[in-house]
Amino acid sequence: MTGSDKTKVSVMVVDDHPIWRDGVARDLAENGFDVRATAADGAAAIRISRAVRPDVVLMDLNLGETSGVDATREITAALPETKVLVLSASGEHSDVLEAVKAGASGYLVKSASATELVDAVLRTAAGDPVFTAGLAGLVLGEYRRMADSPSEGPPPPQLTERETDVLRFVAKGMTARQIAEKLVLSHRTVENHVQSTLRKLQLHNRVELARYAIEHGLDEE
Amino acid sequence: MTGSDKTKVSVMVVDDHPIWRDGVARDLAENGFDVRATAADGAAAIRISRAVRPDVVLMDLNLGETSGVDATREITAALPETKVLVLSASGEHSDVLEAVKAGASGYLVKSASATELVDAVLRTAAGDPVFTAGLAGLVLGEYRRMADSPSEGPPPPQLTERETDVLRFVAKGMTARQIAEKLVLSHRTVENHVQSTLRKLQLHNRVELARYAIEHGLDEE
DNA sequence: GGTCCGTTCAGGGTTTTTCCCGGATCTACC
DNA sequence: GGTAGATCCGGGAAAAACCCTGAACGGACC
Repeated sequence: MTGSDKTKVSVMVVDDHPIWRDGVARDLAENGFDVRATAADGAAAIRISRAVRPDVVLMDLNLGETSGVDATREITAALPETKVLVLSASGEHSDVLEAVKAGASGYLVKSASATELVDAVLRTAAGDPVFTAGLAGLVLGEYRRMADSPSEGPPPPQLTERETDVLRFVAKGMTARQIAEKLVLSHRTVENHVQSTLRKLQLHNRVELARYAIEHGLDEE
Repeated sequence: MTGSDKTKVSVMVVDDHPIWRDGVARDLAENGFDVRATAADGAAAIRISRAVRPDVVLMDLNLGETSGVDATREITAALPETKVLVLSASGEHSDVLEAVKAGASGYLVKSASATELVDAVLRTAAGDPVFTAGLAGLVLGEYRRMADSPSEGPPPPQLTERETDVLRFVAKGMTARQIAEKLVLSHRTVENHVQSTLRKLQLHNRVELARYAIEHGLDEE
């Protein structure tokens, strides 16, 4: 622990919901934590954390602009002394693994009680990895799976902007020609984007693409 | 206002996230509200609200078992004096309309600030409908649209058992041949079931079928 | 300059889907 | 017995999707 105060563990709360954010912040303050800062989005979280260097960052995953995962990656890279404890509404396995890969020291679902939260922050500050029931095993299992294959792992399937555009329309049920018209393209180009997206995501058809898009929120807006 | 206290507006908070629930409850208590009760799920909300008869129920939509919409319906039916103010993370149009149809007096997205929340609860208790920016117009527009068409609605297109079976697999991204093998059928038969399903639901391809299945929960299990 | 990558287009192939049709049971209901 | 619907099978044909390939352009980076 490298808190700049004597006894208190310093904390920063990142969440885009003001009510939640302030509620958690006050909760922690009343339980003896030094709440140094709060932030509403990933960009602010990155910026402010560099300045205040908290012991623990409580990070919501579901932010608006910069994702909580990105912010987690940036923060843990810049501040190795700072631990990031993810607080997310979803217990989605992929979310957990993403967060851990980005450097999170723990993952708590929001259904946790106030006392569980306090306990989790303390343990995180102490260097203990904290995971809500069932998730610890998941991460362990994934770790073992990775350890078996020497230097592998699902490479971050990042789609290009155009591929994301096309994917959104595919998920709506449009054909290549319809999408081509919408984006002012040749339908062959659209088909090519679909192809490379299928390859990158290791999927096999448009229905699976649609499910992927829906599960990852690409489908909204 | 029919609060049984003199000056205070009585409130009940329903949310499955303990931290959020307690945070909001304390917030309201500190702002002069009489927080009579809290509940973690729809069933408890219905039961407890009958006993405490709060002026306003702050209802989260995204509960576990009984949905917030169902709870809203039950509560407004049983307690006409009680107003339900929905507090939801999503600003999804369909969610708003569902909630209003179930009897909600207002709809606030969770990105609202603490002061907005306090103000909204007060106005709800006073009988004012409260909606976050943009949603008021939506409800009005929908109301007008309904008033135009006397007593209509999309007739529930009922699929046969076999069609539902096939649809489930289609929604998983399987091809006709794969489904045929699974169900021990000819792939032509599977294609025929897909065809008749497309006709009945007035859809045009498998992606739209998948979306339909997901939205109607056919996709689970 | 050279290389990489994103974006665009297209040829040429196979497979799958989409759409129309007819025919065969079986069951249920009038 | 007739009729209707659910279930099964199939033919045929056009469209779309899937898969691989090559190629051209511009921007970024070394």
